[in-house]
Amino acid sequence: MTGKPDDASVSAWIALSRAQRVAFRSVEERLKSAGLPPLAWYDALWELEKAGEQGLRPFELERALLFEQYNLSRLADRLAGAGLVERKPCRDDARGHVLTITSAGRELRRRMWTVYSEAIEEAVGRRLGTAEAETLAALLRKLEQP
Amino acid sequence: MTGKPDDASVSAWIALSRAQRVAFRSVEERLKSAGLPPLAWYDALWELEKAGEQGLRPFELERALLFEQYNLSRLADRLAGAGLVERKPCRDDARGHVLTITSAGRELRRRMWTVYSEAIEEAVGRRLGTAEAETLAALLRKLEQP
DNA sequence: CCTATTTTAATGCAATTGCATCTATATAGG
DNA sequence: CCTATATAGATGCAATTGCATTAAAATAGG
Repeated sequence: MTGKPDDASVSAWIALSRAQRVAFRSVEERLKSAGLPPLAWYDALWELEKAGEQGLRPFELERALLFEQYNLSRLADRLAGAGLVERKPCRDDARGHVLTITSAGRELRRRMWTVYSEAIEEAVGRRLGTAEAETLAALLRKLEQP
Repeated sequence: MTGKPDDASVSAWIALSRAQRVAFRSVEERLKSAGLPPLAWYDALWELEKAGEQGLRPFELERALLFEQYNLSRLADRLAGAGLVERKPCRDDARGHVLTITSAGRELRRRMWTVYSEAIEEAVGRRLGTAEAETLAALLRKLEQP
């Protein structure tokens, strides 16, 4: 049995919910009003760009992004459909395949970053000093741990 | 022009995204596996319970919960359909109505809280000390500000 | 080797969300 | 009072998400 949370935990929970909603909404709005696809596309493209030529297996990307399996499967469909990602057969494992970013994908990611980075500055940078942002990041990472 | 975010802001942004996903997923899972409705229902019921007999206008609830207008409209449909909430005509303003919680709604909220509160303890309380949780809440609240 | 289990990925279908729009009432400005 | 604009709320339709299941290949255990 886990027990009841104290008030500070509940406050943090509520603040997490609200802050995330406000911040994400503002970032998504900026992307959309720049005619760009949603955040999830960026995240996937960026992981694939970092992975380089050898790409990533869908299940790896799924874990990196904390996506549900079926959501990743469909996101990959859309990205491939838009020519941003390639699905190559995987010789080690005939069940799966490997995803790699195309040059169109890299190009779009780069364009998205110009908007996305400004949106992060607006949503976070403008509101917190460097030390505060670092503290926040460290505390949030504790919530991800086992 | 807003400028580029520093590394600390980007780290905080990423950590916010991941922490929120992990924490919410775990809480939603607990509710579901206890056969209870999703978080959003709880939040709405709780706001209405706090509002008491006079209830809240949909637009007030929408702002309190940071919901989109159409999402709130449909959530209210579902809550009313489940008998948890009542829609009464509003005499001050014939366009709208007032939402109040029913006793079934209060009862469900109470049952949800037993699960929800344990889930918060598991997602937050167990991972942060009181002082840390307070710091986190304070920093997150800064992200909500104008 | 053979079967049982696990892992990888896709998909049909229902529920929810997002978008755009619509109706009705309220308020402001002349 | 009358028109123009703003606000409250609902809704049709498309896109996305969630759920459950499926198929196929890989791995484990006898």
